[in-house]
Amino acid sequence: MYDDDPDVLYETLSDRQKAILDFIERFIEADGFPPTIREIGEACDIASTSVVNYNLNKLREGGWLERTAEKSRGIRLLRPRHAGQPATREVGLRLSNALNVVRIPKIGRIVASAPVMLPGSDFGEYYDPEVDVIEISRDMLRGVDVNEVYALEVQGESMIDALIDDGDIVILRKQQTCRDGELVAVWLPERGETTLKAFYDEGTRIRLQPRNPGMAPIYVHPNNCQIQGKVLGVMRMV
Amino acid sequence: MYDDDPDVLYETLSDRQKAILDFIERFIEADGFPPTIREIGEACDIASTSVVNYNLNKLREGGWLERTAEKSRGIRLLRPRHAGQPATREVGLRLSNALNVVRIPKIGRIVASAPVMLPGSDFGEYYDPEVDVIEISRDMLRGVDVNEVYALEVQGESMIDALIDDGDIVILRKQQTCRDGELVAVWLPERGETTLKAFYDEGTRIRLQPRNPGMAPIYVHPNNCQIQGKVLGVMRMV
DNA sequence: CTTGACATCGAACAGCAGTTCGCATATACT
DNA sequence: AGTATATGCGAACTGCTGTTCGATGTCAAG
Repeated sequence: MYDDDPDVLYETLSDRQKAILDFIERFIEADGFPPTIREIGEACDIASTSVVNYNLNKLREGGWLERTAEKSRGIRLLRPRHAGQPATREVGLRLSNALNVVRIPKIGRIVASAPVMLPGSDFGEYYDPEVDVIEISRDMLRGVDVNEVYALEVQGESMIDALIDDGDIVILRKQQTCRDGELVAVWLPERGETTLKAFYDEGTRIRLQPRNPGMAPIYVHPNNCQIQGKVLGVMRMV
Repeated sequence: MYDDDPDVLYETLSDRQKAILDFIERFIEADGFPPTIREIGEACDIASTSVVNYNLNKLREGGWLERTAEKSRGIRLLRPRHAGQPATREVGLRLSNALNVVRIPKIGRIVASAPVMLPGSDFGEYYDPEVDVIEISRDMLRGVDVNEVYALEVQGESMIDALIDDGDIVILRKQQTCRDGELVAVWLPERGETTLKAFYDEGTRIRLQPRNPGMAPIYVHPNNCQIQGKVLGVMRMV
């Protein structure tokens, strides 16, 4: 009776229901909270809120989502729409593969002073013109949580031997620890700057090693060295 | 100089603000969407919605969360309350415009045993399922026609001084000519292979220069050297 | 004591949001 | 044709939600 292949199940939905499901997923990923009935209606060209409500209940009956009655934005997505994904019902994992492309914020330049403090972004669908956003394929992250990823533009040639040049975009994952030799962005409170270096814990001090034979390492006290993220990748357009 | 330790920063918050932050996190985890101002107030024993609003704005100024103005449940948490995290403010991921993403085929490995065959003039709508597809932002191409772009995975370290390592993905534009010194993929009929080198026209011969001091250039007759594409960029995930 | 910054409270307002209901349309089946 | 089912529309209702404003209390600095 029931085919358990998510792809097949997904195809049994009406175009409208697919559009609703897709929109909800994109909306949650973009805004961090679920849309209202009317927001869904506008996005999917549905004139009446009752029709959105009707289709949401259909999707609920089909197990695609949950609703909290009489609460605004009370929608939770329950399972992926395409095959090859875990049919988990856990909260928090439901955003994967909304699109195969993720946007990560480029929050400043490294080795330039502190990363730029960004103004509040209450603009809804509009991008803050001062903030670069770079798009990469989700596959490139190889499972790393998108929300932990950000990007920096490299300034200087201190990591030239690690094949990271001035102007390159480095993609980082937020983390507070690392192993010796890994490339990390570190915040140095004493200097008021963030820098990209190879990290070595020498017990009483931290050695931050440039990957450039002409440059000397920086030594800092562990209390004055806060790891901000580890380098996941590099991008360069010549 | 201010202390940037988030644990310390967290301790500077008032008890009320800590309670609010904790409640929001628990609420989102439990219900899948953020709470309203009044829900926060009830949970944290705050009599007036304006007080909740006031403290939420304080938390926003401190970089703990983001708010979408005039939208119900428009709260996004930005960073955990404990353990060292970068004190940088994130940008919320915005509604994705899939049209800004282009798919380019990764058609093989360069400097590999098997010769690389380029697809026809248009890669078309279909992609061979065995061919990897790389998705990048259209912006990265800076105006170059998408249909002329493809990608190759680099094998070998012959371009190490050009900051291109084994395993990197190079993005190329199809073209048959180039200027001296540019990095190009060239098809060498005599050798039956495609290689990535710096191109120099020396009149009677073509010099294909590795960017690796330990490797000698390749000299070929102009008739046995067919330029396939010019390097536009490099991507690497470590 | 006065001042000002900070935090809180209560109340009100305008618009938002989920729900419900009557009615219309389309399709499949009898 | 007639009926049942599924889907869609518009309107209205009621409660919810973010915002704003004036007033009050606290406390440290001048």
